[in-house]
Amino acid sequence: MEDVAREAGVSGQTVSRVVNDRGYVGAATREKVTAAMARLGYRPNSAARALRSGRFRTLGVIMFTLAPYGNHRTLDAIASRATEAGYTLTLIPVDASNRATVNGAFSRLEEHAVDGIIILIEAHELDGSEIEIPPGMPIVVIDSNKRFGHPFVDIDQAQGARTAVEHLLALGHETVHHVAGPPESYAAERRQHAWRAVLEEHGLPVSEPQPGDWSARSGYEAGLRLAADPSVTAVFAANDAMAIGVLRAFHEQGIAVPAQVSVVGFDDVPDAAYLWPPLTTIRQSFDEVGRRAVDALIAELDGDEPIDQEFIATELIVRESTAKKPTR
Amino acid sequence: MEDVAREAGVSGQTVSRVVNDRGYVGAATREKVTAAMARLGYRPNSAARALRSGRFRTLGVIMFTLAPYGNHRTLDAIASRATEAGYTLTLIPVDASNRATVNGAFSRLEEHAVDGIIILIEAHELDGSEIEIPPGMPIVVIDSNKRFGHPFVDIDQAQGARTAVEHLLALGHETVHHVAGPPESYAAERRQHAWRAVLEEHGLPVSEPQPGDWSARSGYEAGLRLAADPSVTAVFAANDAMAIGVLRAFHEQGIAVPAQVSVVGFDDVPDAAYLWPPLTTIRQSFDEVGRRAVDALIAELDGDEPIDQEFIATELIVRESTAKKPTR
DNA sequence: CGGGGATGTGTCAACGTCAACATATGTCAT
DNA sequence: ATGACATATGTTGACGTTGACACATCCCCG
Repeated sequence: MEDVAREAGVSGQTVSRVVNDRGYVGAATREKVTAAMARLGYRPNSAARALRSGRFRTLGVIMFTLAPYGNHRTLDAIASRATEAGYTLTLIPVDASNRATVNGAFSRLEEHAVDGIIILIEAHELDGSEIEIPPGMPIVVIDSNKRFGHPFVDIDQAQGARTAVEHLLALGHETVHHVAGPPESYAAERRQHAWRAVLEEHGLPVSEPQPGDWSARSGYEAGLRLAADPSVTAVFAANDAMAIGVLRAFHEQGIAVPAQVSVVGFDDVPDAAYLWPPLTTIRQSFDEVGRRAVDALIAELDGDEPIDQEFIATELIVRESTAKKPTR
Repeated sequence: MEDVAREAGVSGQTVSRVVNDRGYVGAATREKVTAAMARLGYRPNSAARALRSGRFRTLGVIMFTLAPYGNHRTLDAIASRATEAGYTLTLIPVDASNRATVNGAFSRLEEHAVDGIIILIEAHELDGSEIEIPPGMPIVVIDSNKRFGHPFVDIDQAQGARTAVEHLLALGHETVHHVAGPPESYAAERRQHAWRAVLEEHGLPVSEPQPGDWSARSGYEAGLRLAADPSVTAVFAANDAMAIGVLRAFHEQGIAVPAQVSVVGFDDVPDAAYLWPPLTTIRQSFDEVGRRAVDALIAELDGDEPIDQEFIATELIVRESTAKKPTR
């Protein structure tokens, strides 16, 4: 900066003013400084800036893994929005297998330069643990609930699951079987809860949900069990990967979808429309989730009225894996 | 730090020595300082550190989107490895539609605090553009070729594609049709090139490759065209998503896989094993790619002998979408 | 035509850390 | 006993930036 100042024949402070577009600077002076900056290839040093200002213009994201469709889609959206808002993103992966690591992640985040944190973790994982959140560190959680004590943004899981089940019911099915997500996920819990609630409201029998873990493998295994029960005509899987597994199990057992059994997923992964049969599913707006999470966090940073919680609506996408209840 | 020093009755420098485990510190003193740090909840300020040392212990990743399977898997691996090595990751998404943005991304990266950059972009996109890479900034590219002038790490695309095609040939197919990836991808280019080379080596007819763009939709459209040609008995799709589309097209047209046509993909996405039929594909070790890229970059940072290029081997996973050539 | 405000620019100090240097004590081989 | 060297701790200054403050002009209004 000093070099630029010398080159332009002004003081360092004036250079700073030009760079930050703050305060009064004469047009001619601004010109000179801009030219000098270009000539010297000057770039402000962010470390010094952060040191001086105490703000990093950086958001941290804590996550276990990018593998689930929702996670990387959400991260993508967070990244876009953060960039748009002039923030950089710092990624801190934590090892899901070890609870203690979560603390490590927070510590490191604090050590590193972030102004706020977005937590992209099945929040159950956090509940019990004695996480040391840096005091005063703004936080927004994705996939959480009130208990965690931080603002959160999430898909409206209940509404999505409800829509899926009601769609099947409207097709005349006498009940809907469920392939559930893992118990440590609030999303899974909420979807299961809504599924049960809809059936109960209609006075319909509620079968034991099939346990799953989001993976196609677990869906396949659940599908094999469901295939063995001839009374099954409608299945709501808590995500698309498990629905894919269910589809395979039915194919393998010679059960036609949707002729004999209807299947609904949740996510609307890009391939869902190109499965055989194309999968009816619940589309989630991960873009919206990511965007809102960033906005909420930045609002908190700026001292604006913080949001408390926010639910993003879902949309039923009807494809060819669902049909009127057949006589099986 | 001053507070800690006072609390422990030592100088700031001694605190620094304890924190960094550098130089001589008496056991008793170390004890006192550690205790004081814990009591006061002291964390070193990374901005000041970076300002002082000129290093940020941060790696930047430039990418367009996380959507393709390989990208988020690789990013996941990069993140793990970087964390392991004590580096933080900074994410800079760029808008693929606008070439100019790429420059913006680099600028911002330079402004921000990174010691080196991993480029996770279809490198063709970069080739022509007048990208201003900060002079002296260490770079590692994933998915590139020599032309780009930087070290790179990549899947051994040629070997993978070759294996896929040879597998089909070994099953007795008289030629193999190809659904190609988009022209701006080196990966796609190399897979196509290897496919062609194998056929030519065997003196077999080479059909026009079907254009695709990695999406299941493009695979579906290509599949529809292939389905119309009764001479087609073997298809090599340049990725799994397109293979999924091909599978759907064949199902829809009443062509049995693998009874009438064999299909091979590339990626081994998690769901590939649970498609119907389970997909024969080429497994890529994204973990390895991410790991090597980080290692290469850190080596460069440390002034070690830089790598030039590195290819990661792939593995053929035979499932049920391929079978001996039938009489169709 | 005097003074108050808007405009334009410079000086200085401080953010938290650590390398370099200075100092001090103790140990050991000669 | 003497110096050479290892061990242990403190002092100082600089990294690059910007907020606070000071000091000029200049213009407009009463």
